[in-house]
Amino acid sequence: MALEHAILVSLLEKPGSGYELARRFERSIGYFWTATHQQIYRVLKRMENDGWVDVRDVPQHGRPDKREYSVADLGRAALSSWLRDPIEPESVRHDLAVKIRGAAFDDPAGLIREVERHRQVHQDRLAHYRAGEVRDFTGPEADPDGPEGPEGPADPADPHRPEAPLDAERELQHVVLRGGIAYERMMIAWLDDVLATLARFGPADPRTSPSHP
Amino acid sequence: MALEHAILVSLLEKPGSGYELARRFERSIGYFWTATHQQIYRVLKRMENDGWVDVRDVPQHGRPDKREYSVADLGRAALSSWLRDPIEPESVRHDLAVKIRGAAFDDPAGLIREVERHRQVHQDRLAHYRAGEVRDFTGPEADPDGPEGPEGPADPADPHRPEAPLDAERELQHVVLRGGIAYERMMIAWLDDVLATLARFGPADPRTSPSHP
DNA sequence: AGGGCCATGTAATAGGTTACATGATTGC
DNA sequence: GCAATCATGTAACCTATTACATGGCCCT
Repeated sequence: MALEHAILVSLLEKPGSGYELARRFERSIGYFWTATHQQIYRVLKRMENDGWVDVRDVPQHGRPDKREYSVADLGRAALSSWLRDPIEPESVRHDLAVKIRGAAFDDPAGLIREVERHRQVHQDRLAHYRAGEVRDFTGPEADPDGPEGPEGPADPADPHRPEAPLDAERELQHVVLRGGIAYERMMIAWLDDVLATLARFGPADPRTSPSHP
Repeated sequence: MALEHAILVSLLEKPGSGYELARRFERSIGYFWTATHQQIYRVLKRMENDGWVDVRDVPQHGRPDKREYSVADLGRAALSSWLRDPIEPESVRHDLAVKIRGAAFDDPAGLIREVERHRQVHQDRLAHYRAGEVRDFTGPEADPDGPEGPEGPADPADPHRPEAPLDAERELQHVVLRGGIAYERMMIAWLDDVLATLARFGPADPRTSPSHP
């Protein structure tokens, strides 16, 4: 439903090819919206047919040509209209929670390894987010209109941009990133709670040491 | 992917009809896994064909008969096997985050209402979870907003009871519920952050004129 | 008389995943 | 020579959503 809108936002932040979009969906955007390259190419084609995006062939040396997409007026209008549409707060789908409740009927302690693995993934994501925050937003709390470093993530492609006292694009990217950080921290704390709970059942698994950084 | 497993867990917790399952997916299970009745009936039929569940016709007076499902041995084995399969920690799909980043190119302040609406939904869910916790899990866990640290809840059972029942089903339901509570608290705090950030931008973005088809 | 709940489904469509396919360049 | 990265796609399949459909009971 919203993949096309996620693509519009990404292309507004910076135009790019389907391949590049696919990469971004493994990085920044991908942390709150996933998509494979197959899906992206399919949707991009539809968006092109609908006049939401413009295409430009970019020849490259040593590499295949790429088709660089940018947002057209119709796409901007579509995004604008979607932003005005209220959406339902979605309930998350949480396989792991199903597993945890299911473990009551099988082997609770057998799930410890899996939960630890998940914990590690969230720990890694948190570290990655934090690194990105320090890199792009100069520390945990961004200081308003601080003189920026070499080059921020500001887009070079938006010609009609006034000198803004407050950079909305940057600030809003930051608040979304802070959401990711809060989410990962919550998950790590909760998974610790889960591990403590699981440890109270079944024959103790001698494999693991419960120490975590 | 895991709907059938969610159904198995729910049926193990208590046998029931497709309709009843659909209700549960609006309540307890539904908080971490959603499904409509259409989907449930379709999957139940497949599970019946595969011998994962047994069916029993239950005549009722004043109401239509219902087909009550319960988990068969094959279903139990399937669940057991799924529990042993590692799953990838899933990235959440977060429409609202897309909207927030998209708002930079339209009208940041125009999103405030929507974010407030979402905040209210999460507030309501939190209240609902907390009520359920107090009702079903004894312990009024005194500190609201307290850090949900690795030490977990004060064990309501006991320090000195040798034959403590340690009801896995109950404890694991509780830890999942605590996850829901932690999630909602995090969301509320983050949405406050989002609102504070959005409020720093004017009533309209000078780049776009929100006159619109 | 009408709305809401119980109870079960079918059909069409949209959205997403997996597997398959191609072909050039760079680096080991 | 082989693998990885860049770059774009097709086809088959599975999952999920939306709309449509039925019918009786209970309450106001």
